[in-house]
Amino acid sequence: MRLTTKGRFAVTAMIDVALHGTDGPVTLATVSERQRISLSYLEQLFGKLRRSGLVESVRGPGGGYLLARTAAEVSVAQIIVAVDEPIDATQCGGRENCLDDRRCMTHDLWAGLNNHIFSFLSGVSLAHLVAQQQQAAAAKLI
Amino acid sequence: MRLTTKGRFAVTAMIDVALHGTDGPVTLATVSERQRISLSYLEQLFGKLRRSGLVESVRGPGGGYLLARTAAEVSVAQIIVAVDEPIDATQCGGRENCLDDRRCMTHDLWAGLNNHIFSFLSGVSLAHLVAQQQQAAAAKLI
DNA sequence: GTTTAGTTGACTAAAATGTTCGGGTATACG
DNA sequence: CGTATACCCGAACATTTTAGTCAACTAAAC
Repeated sequence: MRLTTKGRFAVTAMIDVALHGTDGPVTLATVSERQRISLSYLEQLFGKLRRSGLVESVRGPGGGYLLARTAAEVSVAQIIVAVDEPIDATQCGGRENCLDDRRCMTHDLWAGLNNHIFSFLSGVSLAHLVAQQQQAAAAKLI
Repeated sequence: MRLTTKGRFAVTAMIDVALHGTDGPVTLATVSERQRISLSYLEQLFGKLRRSGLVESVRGPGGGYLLARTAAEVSVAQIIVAVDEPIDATQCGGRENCLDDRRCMTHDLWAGLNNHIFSFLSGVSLAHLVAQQQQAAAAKLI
């Protein structure tokens, strides 16, 4: 579970699709324009999102991307995992080649914190963020 | 609030200091050996941790680093913020040069999610991780 | 005054980030 | 049909970040 701009771009783009995909597929070109993310970068990200089963693609004119599930069923954690390949911060990479008798404090440690963060972000759905965004927009009008 | 190996190294090192700093300062050389992190990298990280007031340094023989506060008073969020300089995933950087009438959905969005993650990691203290680590170590002995 | 250990800055190799380019392939529509 | 649309794919690229190295310096203990 890494948390970088890459994952943020992916989440931002997914929210854009959630917001604008209510009546037909959303093209990456429009997402690119609205969110100021380069088209090719979006293509890379959505390739991963599609292979992870988070979005579905429609080819040809009028095509684009759609959420494969409802916004309530897509979590931030799923999006981030889909685009940010995992790294291990544990020198030993699961194997037990750490010296001394203390083997891989790091490993257990991050497994724990990872679980915390992961389950937290699993509880935050796209629908939640969309609602939050709409509330913020509404608040601005007052 | 970024979450990379850099921050993890910092947290790992801080836990090492918390565990071994009970009777006097801990040298970076020993942390480097135990955690397999290069000494110079640790020097860079602890420079930031010190300037952020999370650790105190003792120079000269017998010197090293000590927690500036108790382990219960140091949160994971503080450590990560100290070493991982913040980035903004918002093209506009707070200014309002986003075109169209929708200004910076990204900004509001990430401010919200950032707050969530930040307050979550603020609630996880070094002491908490140390306890978790010791529990895991104890479980292995059974 | 020598050793220990923090402090600092410059420099570097490797990886990740984000973009550009250049081509494909499926499909709607006239 | 043919053409435009838009997904699909991979390679090349500049830039930034990561992680580590090196060298010189300062404070303190003995």
